[in-house]
Amino acid sequence: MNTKKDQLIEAAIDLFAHEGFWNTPTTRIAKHAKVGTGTLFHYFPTKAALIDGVYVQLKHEISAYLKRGYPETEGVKTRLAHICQRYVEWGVHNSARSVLLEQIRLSSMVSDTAQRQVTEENRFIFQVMEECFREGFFTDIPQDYALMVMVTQMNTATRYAIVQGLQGKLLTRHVEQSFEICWRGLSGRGRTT
Amino acid sequence: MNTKKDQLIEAAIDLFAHEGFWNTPTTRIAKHAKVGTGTLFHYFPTKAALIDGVYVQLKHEISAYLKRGYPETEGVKTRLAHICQRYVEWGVHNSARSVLLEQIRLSSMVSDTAQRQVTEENRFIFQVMEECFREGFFTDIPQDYALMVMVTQMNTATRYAIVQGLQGKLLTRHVEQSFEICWRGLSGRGRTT
DNA sequence: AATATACTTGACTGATTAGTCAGTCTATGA
DNA sequence: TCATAGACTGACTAATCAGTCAAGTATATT
Repeated sequence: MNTKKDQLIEAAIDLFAHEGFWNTPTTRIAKHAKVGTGTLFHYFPTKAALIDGVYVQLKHEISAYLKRGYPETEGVKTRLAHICQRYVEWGVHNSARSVLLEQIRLSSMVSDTAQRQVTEENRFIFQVMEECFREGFFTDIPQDYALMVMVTQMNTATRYAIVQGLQGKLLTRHVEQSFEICWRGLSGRGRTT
Repeated sequence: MNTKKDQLIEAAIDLFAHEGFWNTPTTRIAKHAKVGTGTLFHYFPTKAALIDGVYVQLKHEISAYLKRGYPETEGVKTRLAHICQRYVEWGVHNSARSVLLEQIRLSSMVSDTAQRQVTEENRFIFQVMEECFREGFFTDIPQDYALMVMVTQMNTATRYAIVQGLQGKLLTRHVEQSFEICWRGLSGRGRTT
């Protein structure tokens, strides 16, 4: 039904990821999507709206990837570790997309509605985080900050894994270690000096 | 002597920080610097070169800020904590600049020579990190990765502080806590389960 | 004073771009 | 069969932009 729209988003991701979105003209996107230029503006009134659409799509892809094989019944730490493991894996297997996502996020091009939509979709992550606090694993730190710390740490883990070309068992081990660093940092209370 | 060049970089930072560098035409930069368009291209052969210059300048400013009051004679942890404290402080007091810096870094517009120049200037940070390993504080983790973790964590601390409007004692406390999270994560060896 | 060198200027250009528009095609349904 | 809606098209346009250039000015050198 909305194939044309999907084609456009897919084409935009493809080109944006390799050229950056300011260097990719709308005409080339339309051509790459095998669609008229007018069609692009039929679905997305401005180029900014298209970028917004791309952002939502990428976030959606990640979200779906995180949820596959999610161990509902396990303890918080196992569930959080699963999320991190899948998050980094996605980034490594879709490195161009994950870089693009970061660029869009930093560009302040994302509309409030898109942001809200994305936040909604990832509510389950907030909930896991909440549990960590309820069960007393994390304390002495604002909850939203703990989440930020976790996310950026996993982004860093992703970048490093990509640069080093980690995969398979080595990648799994790397993420485990990164997760431990984060968990230990957030949960530990004693001085280490 | 190079006042015109400096004016141009300063104007570029000003405009880039508020509009993003893809939305800021060279003519406006020149005008804002009170200089002819030709002068811009006399000092920077392309717009990309100007962005490069901005990047180096910003990194230079941070570097200088980090070095002021640097406690040479103290232990590694104190010195590393000082660097983090100053780093976040700079970001909070120059939020537009620090966002811009992050955008440039992610845009892959930075030339190799500029990157090398910047790395050189920050060698002392690498050295502190090295000491942390030599003295056995950090282990079981690649040294370059430890540095990445530290830097991104401090970026996160900065973003959070800006959003929350932290300053003075509260800001200091926030950075101390963020540093502890990082240090504990990187240095601890025991399981916390 | 004459010459050379480096700096400075802004009008100009060729290329490019986001977005428009006048109209075609396709599907539904009465 | 005809009518209406709206998906779809791509040539076109008005505007913008990076970068050039010919000419001018300031400074240094002989």
